Amino acid sequence: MVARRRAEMVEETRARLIRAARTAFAAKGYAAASMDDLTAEAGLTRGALYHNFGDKKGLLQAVIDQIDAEMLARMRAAHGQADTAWDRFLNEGVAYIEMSLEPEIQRIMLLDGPAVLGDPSQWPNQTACLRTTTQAIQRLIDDGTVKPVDAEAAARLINGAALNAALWIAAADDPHAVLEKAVEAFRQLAAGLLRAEA
Amino acid sequence: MVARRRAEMVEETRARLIRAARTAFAAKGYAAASMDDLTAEAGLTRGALYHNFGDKKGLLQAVIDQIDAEMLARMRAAHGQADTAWDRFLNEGVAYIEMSLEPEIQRIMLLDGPAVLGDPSQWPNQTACLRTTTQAIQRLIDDGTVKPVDAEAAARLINGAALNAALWIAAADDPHAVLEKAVEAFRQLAAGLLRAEA
DNA sequence: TACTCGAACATACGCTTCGTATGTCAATAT
DNA sequence: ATATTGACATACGAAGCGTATGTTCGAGTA
Repeated sequence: MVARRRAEMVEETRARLIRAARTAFAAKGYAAASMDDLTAEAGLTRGALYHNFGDKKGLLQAVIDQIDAEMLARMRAAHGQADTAWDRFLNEGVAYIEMSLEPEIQRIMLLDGPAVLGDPSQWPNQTACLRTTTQAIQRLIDDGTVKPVDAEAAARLINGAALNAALWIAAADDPHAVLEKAVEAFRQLAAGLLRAEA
Repeated sequence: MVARRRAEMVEETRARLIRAARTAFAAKGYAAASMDDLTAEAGLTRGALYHNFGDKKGLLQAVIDQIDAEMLARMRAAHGQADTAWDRFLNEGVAYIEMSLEPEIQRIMLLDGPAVLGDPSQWPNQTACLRTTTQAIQRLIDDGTVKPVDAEAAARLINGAALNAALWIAAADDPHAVLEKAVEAFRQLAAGLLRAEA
């Protein structure tokens, strides 16, 4: 335990701050989360925070980067067992909707993130999952499955639809029932991109 | 000018506060807008604010209600000259996208509103334009134009798609060109709801 | 090994801002 | 005419953010 590398200790403090921030931001929201409480929860003070992340927004950015990476991994894992490329694409969308049901992702990624840092497409990380969706659509266009629309535009619309679905579901009295309806509508809507009808 | 009714004066102070809040919230964002500055701009003090609106969130709510009413009126006006009910529906969506390009609507309705007050569907006003979209889809389902999906689910997805399109466009270098692409993709996507292909 | 230096973090301070508590004035009711 | 209440201003306290200023400890060097 003793005599650890300097870099290791820095990484650990950063990790502890990010972890505390994730729970605090998710529970109280970005604005209501106190930096004093947050850092104390991590066994540190605000000094560590401003040294490592610059300011409160910097910490939020770090939290978002971490969550975004996790979401990307889960989306990758979601489209493994489908037959066609189109089904894999749909599975990604459904996975996104389901992930967005988690309060942590809702609050941080969908509500506070855009409000504090601006449009997600302008974030340094450029939201990996959005990039993934764009690439998937582009491949589907190339192989003739999807109409020749602008891939990024389609990805943006699909993404927004899934996002709003998630917000709707999360606020519903019976999230499970609403989830079914939303997923069904999502499949129908997405079918508008298909070149031919089934 | 003299001896106006009490109620008139109250209405005017409320209107002046809301107007000042609209510009301040749109320019600096909700969090960065100072109540002192805002009320001073309106020729008043914070006393008037807390008396009329309870707190800062109450003022935001009042601002949102006003903007929402305006958006509803503009959506109604947008679908006047189309032939079919479906085209009128599409026009509504396009109108929504175009409205969302305005910084005031972007910042207040799409970014800060949900972050501060939570999911729009839970707002007291229940976002009139969302209700309108739901009703329009329901009518299209009833007359056989649209597949029998859940109307509210479809409205939510369509709304989210349009919303994200607007965010994307507003942040783009060339908003006009991106708008075209987004509208085209929106039409294609929405066509997924149609019962038969054209 | 002793010394220096700088990174990593803690502490202290000032400034801003929100919400409330209190005060004031005018209009209305009796 | 006076009491009362609504509408707003002023005063106050508390909390939070960012920065400026320490303080400690590891790492490089001779």
